[in-house]
Amino acid sequence: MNLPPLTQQFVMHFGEMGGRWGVNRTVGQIYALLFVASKPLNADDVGEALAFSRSNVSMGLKELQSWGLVKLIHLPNDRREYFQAPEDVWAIFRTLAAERRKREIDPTLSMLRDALMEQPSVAEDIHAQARMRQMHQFIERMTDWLDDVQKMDSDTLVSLMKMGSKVQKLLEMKDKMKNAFSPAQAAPTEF
Amino acid sequence: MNLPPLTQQFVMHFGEMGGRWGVNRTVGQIYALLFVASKPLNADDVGEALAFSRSNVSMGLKELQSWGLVKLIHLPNDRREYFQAPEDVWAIFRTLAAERRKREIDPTLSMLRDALMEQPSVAEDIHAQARMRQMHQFIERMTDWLDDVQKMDSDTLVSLMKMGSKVQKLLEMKDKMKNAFSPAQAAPTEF
DNA sequence: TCCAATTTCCAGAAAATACTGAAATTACAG
DNA sequence: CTGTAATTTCAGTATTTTCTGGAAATTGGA
Repeated sequence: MNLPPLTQQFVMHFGEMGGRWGVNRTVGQIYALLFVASKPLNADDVGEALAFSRSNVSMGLKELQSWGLVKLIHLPNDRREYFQAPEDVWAIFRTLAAERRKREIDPTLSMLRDALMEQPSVAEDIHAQARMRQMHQFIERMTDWLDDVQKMDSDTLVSLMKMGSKVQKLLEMKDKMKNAFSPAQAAPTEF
Repeated sequence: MNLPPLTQQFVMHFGEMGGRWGVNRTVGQIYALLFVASKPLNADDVGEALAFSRSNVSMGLKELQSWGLVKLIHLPNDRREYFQAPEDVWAIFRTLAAERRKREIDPTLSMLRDALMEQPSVAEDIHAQARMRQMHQFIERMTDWLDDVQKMDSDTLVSLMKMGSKVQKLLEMKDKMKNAFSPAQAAPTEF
């Protein structure tokens, strides 16, 4: 491997972190390389740059494609496949969030749904099912909200994030206005 | 292992998912068991329920403690340590979010900061550093926002989540009001 | 259709991770 | 203190995962 220093640092770090992010070292490094590359790379480029076997690169790229984290590109007069990481970090984040949800949350949600359909037969299971209901409710609320957020465009999200906890103020303001029009029902915040 | 059916289902699922969540099967199962248990369990209870060696249970519980996912409890007239998963699913989520951030994001943020301090020496590295700057900016904005959100209480968050994408409407409303008072500067949403 | 370039699959080697039992350490009651 | 119960550590073993090289399959062009 013979990469310029900053790139090398970055690639190595992603390799080490890969494990914590649910991919192996190879996949982490390949993604890092593509992310900082100024032009699309083919599998041989990647293999040479990182000193991985050709097949390992192939597997890694396939995995990255399954995550939707790399674009496949064809250059004119070149049969080989070139790969590129999407540029927009917001878009990357959305992809990542969606994919992690699919892999880490959805199966659990489905298992919980099944478990909640059943009739507990032992005292212990009655309590267990109640706990599962709590978890299910929470996750469902969370994912519904994520669905909503996914629909917003990046600018709106940036605004929201810039506001940070000031959202709270905005909520209070909204409540006041609502009450100004119908002061009778001083209800909690809810649409 | 001899658990009632629903509990068993739940425990097994968490074991399988453990890998995807950055813990091993043992840890996933132990947590699941504690989560649905109606009373605190000691290490022997856990080991017996899941058919793990005593030392394996010890390691698993230690790991769960390092995640802040279990409480250590002492019962009167019993020297043994009992463990319990906190009940409030919101609190659990916060703990999880904070811990994952510490493990998955913070190290990268720190690496990026270092890389941005350096002077790129090759053309390739100039581009690479620019990409790292994009990533750094994004992550920093994200984590700052998370800091803010962590400060909010669960009720406020629930309100926000119930609103979902209607927040967008609220933002637009705020803009209108702002412009009503100072129509000259029809600025983008920003505090 | 055939050829050559390219990619994917697969079996086994290498590496990393998880798990166990025994020994060591700690905590505590008497 | 002493003895015992409880917990943790650790070295070795088992299991799982990753990685490689070669073989097979696929693809695009002649």
